[in-house]
Amino acid sequence: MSSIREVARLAGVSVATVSRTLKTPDVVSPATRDKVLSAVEQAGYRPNLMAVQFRSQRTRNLVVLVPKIANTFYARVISGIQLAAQSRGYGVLLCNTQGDEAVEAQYAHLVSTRQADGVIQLRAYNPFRDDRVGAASLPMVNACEVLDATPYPTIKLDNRAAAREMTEHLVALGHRRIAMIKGPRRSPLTRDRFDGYRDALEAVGIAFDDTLLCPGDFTPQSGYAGARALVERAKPPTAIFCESDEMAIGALQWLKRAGYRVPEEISIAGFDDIEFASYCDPSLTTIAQPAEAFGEAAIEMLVALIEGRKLEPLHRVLPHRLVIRESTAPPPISLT
Amino acid sequence: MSSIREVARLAGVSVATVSRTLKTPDVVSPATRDKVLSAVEQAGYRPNLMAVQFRSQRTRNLVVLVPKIANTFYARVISGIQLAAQSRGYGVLLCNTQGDEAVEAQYAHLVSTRQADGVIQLRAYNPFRDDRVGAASLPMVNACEVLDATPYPTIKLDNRAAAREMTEHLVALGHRRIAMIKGPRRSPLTRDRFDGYRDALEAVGIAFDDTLLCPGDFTPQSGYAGARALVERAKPPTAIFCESDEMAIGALQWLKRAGYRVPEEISIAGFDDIEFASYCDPSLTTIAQPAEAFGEAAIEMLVALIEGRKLEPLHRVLPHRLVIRESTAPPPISLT
DNA sequence: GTGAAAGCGCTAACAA
DNA sequence: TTGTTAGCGCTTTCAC
Repeated sequence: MSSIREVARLAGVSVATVSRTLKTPDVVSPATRDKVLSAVEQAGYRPNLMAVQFRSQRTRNLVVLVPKIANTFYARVISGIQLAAQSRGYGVLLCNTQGDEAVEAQYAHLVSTRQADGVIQLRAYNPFRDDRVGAASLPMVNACEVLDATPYPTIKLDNRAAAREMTEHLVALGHRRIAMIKGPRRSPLTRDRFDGYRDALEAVGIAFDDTLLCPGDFTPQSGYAGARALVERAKPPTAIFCESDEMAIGALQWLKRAGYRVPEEISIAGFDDIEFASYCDPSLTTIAQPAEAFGEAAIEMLVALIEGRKLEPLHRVLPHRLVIRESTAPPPISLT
Repeated sequence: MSSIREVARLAGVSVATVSRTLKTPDVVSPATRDKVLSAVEQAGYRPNLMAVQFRSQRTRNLVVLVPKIANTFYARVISGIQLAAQSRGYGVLLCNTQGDEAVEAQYAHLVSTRQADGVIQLRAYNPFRDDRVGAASLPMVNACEVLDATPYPTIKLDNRAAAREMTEHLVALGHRRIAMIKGPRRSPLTRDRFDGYRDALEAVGIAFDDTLLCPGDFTPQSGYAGARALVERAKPPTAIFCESDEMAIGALQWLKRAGYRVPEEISIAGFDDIEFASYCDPSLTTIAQPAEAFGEAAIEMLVALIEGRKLEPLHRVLPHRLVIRESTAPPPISLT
């Protein structure tokens, strides 16, 4: 591992000239440039970026805090992030946090310890909460699931409007007993989607029935258990709106195991439009989110923050789209 | 962002004492230690790890090259990696490469530029191939999909034996026309699994029929297209063995769309045992791999390499397990 | 256009 | 036990 000094010796120039040749080639004479470049080649020189970053106090690395890296929705967001970061000359450090706040704080420290220039947080939690440095003094952007009141820039979906649309779709099909399998209690996503569901019911005068509510945690397992619980109610639903596709797929699985026909006997709706949503049977009616655009927007805003440019607007809302597939249909005639 | 100097000033000691208090607290007097620690607290001091790493020439960061982060199999490997790395005091930098060799080389450079201490490569490719530094001089471990002849340590499954077992399972059910949807042509995984499939057929004297072979790329889309192509053959198969669960799920989807009953009319088998394998309908017969153990073993070997300990053995093989679920059954009687 | 030299924040050898 | 000091590899003035 040869150093810049070795290259300088080989080329018969000073280390400053080597550095200049590499950083600002147009400022050295062509003859020197050639000498230096062939010395670089000969020595197999690779600059020690630890030293470069240390010296320039910039790493050009960005940290991304991902709750669940295996989730195909997040995978698409990440893909958007990587593309956008790369085109701006930044590297991406992916951190799989499983929503563990200690892990998030630890990785966020990559920024406070200057191993990275900024953070993209995909969950509604401030990983710098216990840090001594003042809020919002460290470059961070909060996307997808965002904090309610935060000094950090945010990018989100209008979850309330999206859930309202999905519920309206079910109502339009003729459903009156529409259940909801919710996400984690503390998630703003859950609250907003639930609010949208209620909005839609209220708008058409369907009385809210809390026996049609079921807790979940966005996993297929919780959808599986939730479907069973809902169907065993005294007055079971004719449609189940799950706050995530993974839960919807779990619910679908239980219903089919239990001998129910979907959507003839009961409709299922999801949220996210993950890849398997179109590969399950029946394919899933869901809400599509512009996942890659989340990533692109997050990077754009974070880089602006890091490079000291003004951010306008500070909070962005991205568009959603209702995707109607096979899992939703009118309720059985006997039940309308 | 206060520096060690600021803390030293506040505590009325030298910077060396501050450094000692933080690194080797037992070597400073309790009184000084208290003074320093409260100064650290007061200043909100966080050591500049860029400087620490630069100075000590060690980052305690490890790079993991992941072909597809959204794949739940890799997600489990990563989970094993993270746990094992954390317990040894190393951080993990996840890199989603999509199998792009340029991207892999770029991230591998985090090591040759000393931003990380070692690499775990989950694909059969040497990201240092074009590097000037000699092969195997940089700490790297190759796991899951491994290079054939390589100076780097490897950890893999006995893919050939696993595929043979799966094929034997299908043969035992009575199948004679067993198709295979293969993975990417260049992957050693594909070659080994195909060899195992042939081994099993040969062992029971079933003539090999290359019209029962179909190319794929591990995605659901290629499984979907592959199932259609195979069923439209002059002599269609009674069972399809897919080299990945994602392809099996795609195949399942096409068959159901086309009105085939699985497994009554045609059996489907996968490979990997991803999460959705037990959530699709019918649930998928597949080969389970000890994903977390791959991660654990990779870290153990990489850390040994970095810390200059001897590695024994250099190449490890982890155990697989045939998981029989609902998607495989005897062929229709008319066809036996 | 090029070189000499300072210094980024920290650790570790050596001295006191 | 603590302080002084050199120096990790590089970039960037400031002279020349």
